[in-house]
Amino acid sequence: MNFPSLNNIEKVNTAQFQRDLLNWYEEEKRDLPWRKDQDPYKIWVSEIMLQQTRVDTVIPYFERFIDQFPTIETLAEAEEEAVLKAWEGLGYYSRVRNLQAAVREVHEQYGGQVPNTKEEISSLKGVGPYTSGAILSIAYGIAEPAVDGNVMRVISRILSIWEDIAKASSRKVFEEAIRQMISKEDPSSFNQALMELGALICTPTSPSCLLCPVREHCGAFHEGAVLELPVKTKKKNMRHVHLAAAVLTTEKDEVIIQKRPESGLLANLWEFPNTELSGMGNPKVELELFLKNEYGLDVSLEPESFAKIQHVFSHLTWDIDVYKGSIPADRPQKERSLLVQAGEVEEYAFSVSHQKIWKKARGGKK
DNA sequence: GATCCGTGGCC
DNA sequence: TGGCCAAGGAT
Repeated sequence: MNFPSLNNIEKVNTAQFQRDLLNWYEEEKRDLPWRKDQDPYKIWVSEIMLQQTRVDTVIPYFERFIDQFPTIETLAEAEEEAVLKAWEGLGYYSRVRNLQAAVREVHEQYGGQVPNTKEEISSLKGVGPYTSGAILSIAYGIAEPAVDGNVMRVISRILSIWEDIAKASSRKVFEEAIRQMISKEDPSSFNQALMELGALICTPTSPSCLLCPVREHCGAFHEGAVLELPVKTKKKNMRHVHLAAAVLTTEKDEVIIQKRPESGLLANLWEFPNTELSGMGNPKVELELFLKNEYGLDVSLEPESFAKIQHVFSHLTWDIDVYKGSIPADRPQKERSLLVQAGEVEEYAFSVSHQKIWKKARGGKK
């Protein structure tokens, strides 16, 4: 393949670029928990957690997750409920369900050893082109590109590449650049150094070019185009959904919770009974109708909602009116729902929006 | 290729 | 305060 956008790559002194980058990394790299050893499993877990998620957010989750599931075998044999609870609040929950499915495959098909070929590792659920390259290079020292958002930003500036990094097709341009630039002696440090540089120096809006160890190699710096790069088109048609939710309590202080469908948004997480509103009727009436139809409950909800919660996702917004109601203790069972003691609600994995609901329900009641 | 899939921090 | 952003992958 020919890559016209890489016309500047021959201007870079690759050996010197590698030295400048790796020397800086050796000096400045952060002391992160997944850098304590090269255990492929831990590298893998960290890479999944770090997808679209900040390092500072990931650190405590990683520590707890590895404490609880220290090996392939422990995660393979864990209950999904426990795994989701460990991931609660991190978002993109399909990541951890795919991770556990993939770990189980490694446990059963690979004797518990994370595979070290591109083909095998890429076949695992949740392992795409970035993550496969990251594990191969960081855990196994194999010279494969690991092109994430940081790398595209850094390399677009170094090589003055004006491809739109929002397009999936652009990634291969940067992978080819990395194949030509990567250190064959230390691909692990090389890939991590590019990401570290992107996180600490070559940041999106206010890069610290005067502190940059590879400034002299940077096309955008010499052209005064640092703030123009990378090119990244943005699109975001935010959808709004109006919901009504019910916190239903028995005289024994039990509460109804239900488990979300096994695919789609917040799959398999727990939540309070709720329904999407038409936008035309009365929320309370629509919610009572839902509870009658789905739970067989004749609930008289409190007349006014006790909380209105807005929750913003990456691609949609929930506006939730939350009502309280009392129910008899002997209500009939419904599929994927439970009646649990109020004191045990927090043992279940909830999305943040429904954690907000619970917090408000208890805060205002006690 | 476009859309879906979470969350919290930042300015 | 609200839009933008962060170590992507699946469909």
